[in-house]
Amino acid sequence: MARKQITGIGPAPRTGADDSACPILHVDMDAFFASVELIEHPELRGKPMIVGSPAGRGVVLSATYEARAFGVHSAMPMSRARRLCPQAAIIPPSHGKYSEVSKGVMEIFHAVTPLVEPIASDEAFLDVGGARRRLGSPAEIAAMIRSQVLERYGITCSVGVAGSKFVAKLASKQCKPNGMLVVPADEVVAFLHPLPVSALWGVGERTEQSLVRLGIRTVGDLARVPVNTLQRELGAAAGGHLAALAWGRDERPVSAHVPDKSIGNEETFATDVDDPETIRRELLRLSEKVAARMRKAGYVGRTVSVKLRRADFTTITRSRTLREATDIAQEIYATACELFAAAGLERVRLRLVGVRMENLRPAEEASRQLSLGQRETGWREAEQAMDRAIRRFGPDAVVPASLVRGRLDEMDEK
DNA sequence: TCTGGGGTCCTTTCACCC
DNA sequence: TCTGGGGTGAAAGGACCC
Repeated sequence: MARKQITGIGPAPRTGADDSACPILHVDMDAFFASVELIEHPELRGKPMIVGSPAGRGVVLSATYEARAFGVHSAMPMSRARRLCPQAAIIPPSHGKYSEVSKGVMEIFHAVTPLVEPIASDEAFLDVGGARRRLGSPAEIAAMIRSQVLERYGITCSVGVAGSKFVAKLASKQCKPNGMLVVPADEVVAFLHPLPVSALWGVGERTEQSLVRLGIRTVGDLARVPVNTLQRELGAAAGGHLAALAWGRDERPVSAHVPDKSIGNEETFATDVDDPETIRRELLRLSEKVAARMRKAGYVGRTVSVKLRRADFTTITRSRTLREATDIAQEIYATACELFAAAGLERVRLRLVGVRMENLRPAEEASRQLSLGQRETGWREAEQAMDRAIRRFGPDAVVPASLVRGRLDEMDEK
């Protein structure tokens, strides 16, 4: 999904350009979640439609281009979207469906090249340099991918073709929806410089404000500013990074295997909560979820991080690094409770809590260490048994007692 | 206008060690 | 014994991405 709203007019799309030095493709599905919903709701084609939770505190996950014409865009509060476009149909999200289509689309990519780097469920980078002899030029491969996705799922995508990831990504954005744009190597600077700075990866609202204060509005303006000035204003890393991007320099390769750095879950309550018992029950539920995901992905983690968002939207995080890495919910939960208590927010109204594990590494390494004679609590076996039961009988098969209490309360309320 | 949920990365601050 | 500085890792916050 294109999240950033980029204003400004780029060069006209070109498709017949020289793609000989452009092995990188960025494929981006158009209004992905909304497009997937249209498969099941063909009667909504050509009409404004929004994917997002119809009740409560939610934001727009995706919207058809007919709804976007009213100013609706993803990440916008649903309440505002409904005001802007009251006639839009609202479809609650079904993430299972999207990941299924996403998997199929990624299969199409993998049939082209093993060098596929997914960056979200609806977009990926492909390095097609090695597929030329077999499948044709990068532009021909891009056209083939677009027609295969359309044929198989009836949804359109846009493809940027360039010599680097960053330019390919900007190109796909420029040719949306349902387009393709090749940016030849010798036209990169001419392509980039008229774009607004906000088009660059890493320039959000805050950075844009800082740049505008310096009189920098376009990528061309940025390119003419000395690197050390940018580094002084934005920090060493961001300043250096943007200076390179402004001249189209981006050496990052497409890498198919990027290991996860953290795994977490968070939840916004329907209404703010100031009861510590409810918060702790939520921490347990989130710890269970995170631990199960870690075991499924084969990770253990050393750092437990808790996120607490107050009713006024200010957010604090607290974290602790454990002596041993773990994938056991009970250990994560115990630490999360200590962090929550230490934060001193036990009587404060909270709208969100989250649990995240960081410092991840493969679980085999940890089990090797454990076999050298360290503690084993028995919780791992219990939770692995839970995993098996859940795989066999479904997600409600096994639930910790305190969560059952919570569910009974919920049932009483209904 | 009132802000989800999944993440990554960077900066600053602080404690600790040498 | 006291002090300072560099290196390092942890913690916290925040910007940013989709």
